[in-house]
Amino acid sequence: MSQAPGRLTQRDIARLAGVSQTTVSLVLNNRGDAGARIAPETRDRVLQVIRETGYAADPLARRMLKQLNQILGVFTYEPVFPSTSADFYHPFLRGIEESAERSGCDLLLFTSAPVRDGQRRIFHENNRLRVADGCVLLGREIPSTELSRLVAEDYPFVCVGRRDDADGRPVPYVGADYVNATAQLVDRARALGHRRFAFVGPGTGAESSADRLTGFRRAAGARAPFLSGDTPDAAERLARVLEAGVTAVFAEVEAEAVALAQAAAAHGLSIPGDLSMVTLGDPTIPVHSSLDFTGFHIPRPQMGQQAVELLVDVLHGQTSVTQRLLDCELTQGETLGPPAH
Amino acid sequence: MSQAPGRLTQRDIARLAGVSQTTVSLVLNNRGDAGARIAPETRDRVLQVIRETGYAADPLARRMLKQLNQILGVFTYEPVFPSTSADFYHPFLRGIEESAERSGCDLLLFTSAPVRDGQRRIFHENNRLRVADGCVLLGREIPSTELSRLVAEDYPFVCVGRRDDADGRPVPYVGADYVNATAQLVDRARALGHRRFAFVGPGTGAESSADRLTGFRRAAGARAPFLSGDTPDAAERLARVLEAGVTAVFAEVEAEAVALAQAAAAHGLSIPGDLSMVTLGDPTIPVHSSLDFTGFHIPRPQMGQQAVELLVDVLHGQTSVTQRLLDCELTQGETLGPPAH
DNA sequence: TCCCTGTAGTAATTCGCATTAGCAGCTTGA
DNA sequence: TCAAGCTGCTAATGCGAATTACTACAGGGA
Repeated sequence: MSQAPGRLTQRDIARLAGVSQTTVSLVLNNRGDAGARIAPETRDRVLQVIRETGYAADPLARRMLKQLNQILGVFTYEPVFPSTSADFYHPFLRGIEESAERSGCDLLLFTSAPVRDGQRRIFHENNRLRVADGCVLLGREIPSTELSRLVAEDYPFVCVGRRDDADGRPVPYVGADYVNATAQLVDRARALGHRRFAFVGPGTGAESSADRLTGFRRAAGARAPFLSGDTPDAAERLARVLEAGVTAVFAEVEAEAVALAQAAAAHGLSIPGDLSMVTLGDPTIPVHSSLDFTGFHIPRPQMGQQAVELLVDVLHGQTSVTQRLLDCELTQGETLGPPAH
Repeated sequence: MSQAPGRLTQRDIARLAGVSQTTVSLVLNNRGDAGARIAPETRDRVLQVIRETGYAADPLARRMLKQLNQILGVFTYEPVFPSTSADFYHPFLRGIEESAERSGCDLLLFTSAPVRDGQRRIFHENNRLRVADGCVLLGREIPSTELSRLVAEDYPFVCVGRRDDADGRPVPYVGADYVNATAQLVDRARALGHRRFAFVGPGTGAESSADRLTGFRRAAGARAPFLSGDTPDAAERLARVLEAGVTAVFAEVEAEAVALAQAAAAHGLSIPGDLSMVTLGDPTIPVHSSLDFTGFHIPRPQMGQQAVELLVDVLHGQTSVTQRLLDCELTQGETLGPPAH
């Protein structure tokens, strides 16, 4: 009923070396300094036995006393590997894995979280959050109820992507500065001579969407047209854009931009000759288009990497700054040019 | 320095509910049956407190007594997420994740394993293998020393891909039947009229390579030409193939087939008109070629999936069959045709 | 001789949880 | 009337390793 028969414990090692379990532990942890001293010959004898038997300390028992287990949790709101979501999660995970490897941590994917209402939930009757020392959270949208609870429980975690405060308390994150990147693109368009801009996309809901709209509004003015996704179809949207005298369109998702571009082509309009078009971030789902869109590049691997670094710092109590925004790199592309008029 | 302040224990719950820690444990585990009885009102009071506080048992402490922790380890010999190895690992991981989710297990990626001699090693001074209940091993080649030790320690694990015995003891695996798939392709070529076949590729080292050669030899005969990868260049290999009167070439890796095909084209030979060519498995690195190769398809996701299922069965002591071979599906392609003359 | 300081190690305790044994208080049967 | 049985709960123990507190002994100075 117990563990595999071959499983060794410190007591076994102690017996074989003719010392106490305490001594084995001291040798293993190299505590020559702290109050306890071990004679070199005793030490060698113990090490010898350990080498012969291939003993390795049980990390679980270890964690019961220390608080760190060198395990970082990774929570995603959808499965990671299926190719549908792979394009979204993968770049983040690349950075996360690299960073975890560097800091000698293992990664625990919370695949066991049950799905409710089409989403995984962190908190469920048998959540295993505490197996990990802390956790990195990935997802376009993260329910604030879950964030509140994590914050309230003082559970160490870091979100990938900016998050609003939860219950008035700051949420740790490593995000991308969509506000600034979007504003810069508007400024660039303005420098080219554009005067009327439109924003197309959700603009609300997830923080990432809201931030883009915020940046747009900041640079384009509070009254610049904003067409949320619920506007009927692309042709309809295009009509409304043109009607408002807009010469540069800022689309949150590339698919949206592609749809609009097609509608424009159908109208005999060229891009960027007759209408400039800018996308606000890399495509997360592959889109078939020959257009090389002007926009910006989200530093996903760096976000993942720094999220882990931040988490490790937090775990070691080495930082008080728990929110970081990374710059997005603007991409040249060929869909933004001077306006026609 | 101690645990996160917000961390609750059964003792806390007990204090809040005015009962003993034992009672809390009994309620949590629904042990109304076994000797101990809990009055419904006590039970409800405890459950109420648990609900209010959101208490969740520490799975590690739990595992010290039971033997399972619902954590499955995943060991890969290279990082998982970088795109270089992603194409190889990804399909397996898709199946692994799916299966883990179904059985309510979390996945622990052993990213902390230090690299020695250009490879990760399972066993190192501070390996955390035992955090997981068992482990799935991925890798083209797995050092037999490591396998031997896993077997010797009675550590529950399953390899993805067939493995030779380690120290005369069988290694648990879920593999693909390369022997049979390769032999079938040779038979198919023979049915089309081919009589002389050649095998191009390592054919040794990893079990997957050896199996392909075994299948080839079984169907093509022990004396059919075998050109290992160390033969100089593609043109040279092609020359030797033609010299031997070979009409159908079986290439272990697609890149190899592409190189040969180019050499053949340079010689003015058409495929499959003048020379038939078969690849033995899906490309693991993207190859640029317009050829739609005849060959077989490795059921990678199913392999990952069944590896997890097998591991779970093993952990529950529910199986004695620890080796499974899955069939490969032959692909039609257009590089295998009747021989020329 | 007695006290003090070091040295080299061990016994005991701890972590959070599950389990076993057992203890009160009450009812029942003969 | 008293052992026997039932009920509802708790004290005690153990898992494996880390840590604290302590002991046994040697050597040195007063």
